Amino acid sequence: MKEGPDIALIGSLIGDPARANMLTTLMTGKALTASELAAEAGITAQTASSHLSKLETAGLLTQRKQGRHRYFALADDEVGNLLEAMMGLAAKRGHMRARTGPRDPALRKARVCYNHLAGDYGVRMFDSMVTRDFLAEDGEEIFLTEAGEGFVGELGIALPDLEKSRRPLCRSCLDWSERRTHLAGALGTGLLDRFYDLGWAHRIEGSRVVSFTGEGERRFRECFPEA
Amino acid sequence: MKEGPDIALIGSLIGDPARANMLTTLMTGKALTASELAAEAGITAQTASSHLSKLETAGLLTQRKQGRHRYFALADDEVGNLLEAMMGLAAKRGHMRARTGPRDPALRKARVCYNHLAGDYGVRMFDSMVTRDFLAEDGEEIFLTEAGEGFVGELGIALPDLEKSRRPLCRSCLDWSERRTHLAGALGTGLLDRFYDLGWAHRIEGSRVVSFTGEGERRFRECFPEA
DNA sequence: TTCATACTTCGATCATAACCGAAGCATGAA
DNA sequence: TTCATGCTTCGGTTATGATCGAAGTATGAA
Repeated sequence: MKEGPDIALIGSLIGDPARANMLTTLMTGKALTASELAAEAGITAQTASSHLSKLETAGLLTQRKQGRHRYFALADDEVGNLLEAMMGLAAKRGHMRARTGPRDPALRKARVCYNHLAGDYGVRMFDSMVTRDFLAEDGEEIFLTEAGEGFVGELGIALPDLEKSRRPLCRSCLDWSERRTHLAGALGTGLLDRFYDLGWAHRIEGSRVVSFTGEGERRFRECFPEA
Repeated sequence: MKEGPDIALIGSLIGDPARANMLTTLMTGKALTASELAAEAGITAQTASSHLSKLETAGLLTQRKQGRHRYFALADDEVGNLLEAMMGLAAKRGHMRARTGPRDPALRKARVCYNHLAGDYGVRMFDSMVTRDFLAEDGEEIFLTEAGEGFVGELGIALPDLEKSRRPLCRSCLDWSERRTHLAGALGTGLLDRFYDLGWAHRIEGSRVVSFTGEGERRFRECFPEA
């Protein structure tokens, strides 16, 4: 009777809270062991094992054996993008999870969105680059202008390397905390990586929070002034 | 313990087969009554009523009362886009629904993807326009070239009207049957609408199939030659 | 070998929610 | 008013699957 792809399968996989927690945790981009994911989701190892095997069978996760550990990660960017899209829709409709923990303010300030910068700082960077005509918008599409090429070059980004990848250079991503656009794509990832290299910021272990140093914060504000 | 948008809620809503069927049916873009959706999903009116109220409460559907009928439609483009993204991922992973009905070949040839043309014809149109430099690709981003502006103008598309809308003019959409890209966005919708106006094609009632007339097919092939 | 750790499989329990029959409530027609 | 239609609410049944304890398998360390 029904034709077409089975979205109910994908939906029900993401629809279980324990699995949704695991997937959200993996949005950090880091591969994690089965036990770590179990702890994160608040379930026992047995239950987690069952969930993880379902997610892997369905092709949402990949698994890498290393000694007696099994590391799990999102299968590819497309899975990450889908999760982002669902977060965007959920946030817009006001479907937030009940308990907002103590990490929440830091998370709203600056966090990783799979592999690029999100939160207040992510939006600020994007706005600043648009205001100074380094980025141009056309609906949902975003391009790096010539001036922008010079700008990221001075920051120490090797554009040719980024353009080699099959990923689009610039992509817009809806920020769930700010409800505004920030920069994703290869350039978004490249910029965040560059901030790490410059020592401006580092990741807080076990969370999506990106913590800026005092000096890093100063340089970041200098580099991306508000309008 | 957990922060952020509740993707599990959205996932579980889409994760029920009956609801997924209803949502997929509404991808045609047409508003349907509760009874029609119940029949489509193969459930009784009572059960459908419960599902529909959940989907409406969550903000995935909108409802319009008209006499004693209640018409349901997808809440907005963002919901449609999410469903498309899930179909793309499901198709790529090989998660297809069991029974492929008799309408399947027609569906693969030409169908509506929420509001634009998909299937073999959708992909062909896209490829043809890229080959002749009417459309330019940059990763996932797509732009209409100057030559392209002339081309769609000759077809009778009023570009300024399309650009007035808040939707992006060109957007890429992954075709689940062809596993290749076709054209979405305001221009994608505009082109399909123009084909209806020109009498080249019409929708088959109660399905996503787009049926071309003999003459329409000839004109379409003329307009979008293969490489 | 022996033991410890990381993970999976099995089996049983239990909560959730999908489902339908029956009854109720609107809306429109006669 | 009376009746028919479209849809919702209520109540009870049933199936699904999330969960964990216990036992089993693989890997590495002593």
